[in-house]
Amino acid sequence: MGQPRWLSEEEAGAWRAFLAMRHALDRAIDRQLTQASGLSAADYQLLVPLSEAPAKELRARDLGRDVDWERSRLSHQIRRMEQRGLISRSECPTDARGTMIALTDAGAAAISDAAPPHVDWVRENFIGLLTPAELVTLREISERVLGRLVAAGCSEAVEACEILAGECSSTEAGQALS
Amino acid sequence: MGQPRWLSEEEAGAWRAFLAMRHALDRAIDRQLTQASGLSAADYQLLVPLSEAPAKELRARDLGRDVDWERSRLSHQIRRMEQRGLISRSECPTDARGTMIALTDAGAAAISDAAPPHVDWVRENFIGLLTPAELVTLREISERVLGRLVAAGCSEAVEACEILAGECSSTEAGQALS
DNA sequence: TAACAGATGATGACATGTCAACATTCCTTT
DNA sequence: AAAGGAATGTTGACATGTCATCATCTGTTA
Repeated sequence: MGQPRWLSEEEAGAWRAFLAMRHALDRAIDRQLTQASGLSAADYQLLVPLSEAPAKELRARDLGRDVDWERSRLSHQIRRMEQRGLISRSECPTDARGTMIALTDAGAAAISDAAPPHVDWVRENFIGLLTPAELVTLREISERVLGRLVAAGCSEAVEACEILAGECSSTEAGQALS
Repeated sequence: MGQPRWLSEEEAGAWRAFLAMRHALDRAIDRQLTQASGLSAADYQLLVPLSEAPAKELRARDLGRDVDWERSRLSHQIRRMEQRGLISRSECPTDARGTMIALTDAGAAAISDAAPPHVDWVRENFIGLLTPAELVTLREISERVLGRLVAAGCSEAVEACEILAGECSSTEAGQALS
């Protein structure tokens, strides 16, 4: 052990503050969404790429890549959202293994209603509190850590990196994926 | 609406990168803990303050304040950890409503084993990737956002702020609460 | 003291997330 | 064409987290 084993006071303080902020932010986002629109954060995350898709429809595989979720997690969430009428499932015409996930009218209405207040909330309680320089730093930190996790073998994060490298969404809902 | 409604490209990019990093980091931390020690992140979070407590024992109320958890979440987790022999419950001698949570020998051994590799992991995959200036910025950002969430009425975050204001833990496990 | 609000912890119902299977289908290689 | 491996989606078991509710107890107030 050539390097010091413990975290310095600055390191520990930053780590603790980050963890506490992350925890509080998660909960606050979920509450804002639920109370304002009846959608969970998980619902919102899936509805955004679906609402941006050409025919309001995506193959489950592609939807999963968009949001960087595991297959089983996606499958469970799809089943629950289908039961609530937000999305519908159909067979994939080009691959018998596939499943097409389509936004229902109710789902489209839900995401349209939910997105503006959510974006406003994110601006007011997070993005708007950071200076332009801090925004740059946050992005650099995030991408560096993400890159490290990929290098360390967390394969799921590969997709997230690819998504970050792509162009940003121009739709309202896509501006704050929660 | 005097201000622009949408997020700028810089804002959206930082927000997306942050969300993706948070997601990947959460999963990676949980896997590292589980694989290295058999403890979940939830287990670890509760075992740290217990291992630091004077008699390896805390009242459930105080434990909940330490980690900033809701009562029901804490109660469920305590029940699960008791079933696995990591902690034990007894009556509080000074308040008949209370429950004392004590670390068992198995629990003490588990946290002792889990903490060093966890701290190493956090240093290697997060803290160590940031410059001193970035660490300061991260802490400032986190505390500012946390303060905003408190002001907005997220009462749970009040405790987190008080914890951040207090002195940092000097124990090994406490250096990386996960 | 009696009443009552607040604090504390537990519980059941439910939503979410992970893991280990499994069945089906596709694709490459022989 | 046949075989074998990879991809895709689903499911069941289980762990985790939230909410509403309940029972009990404490402390305060009339």
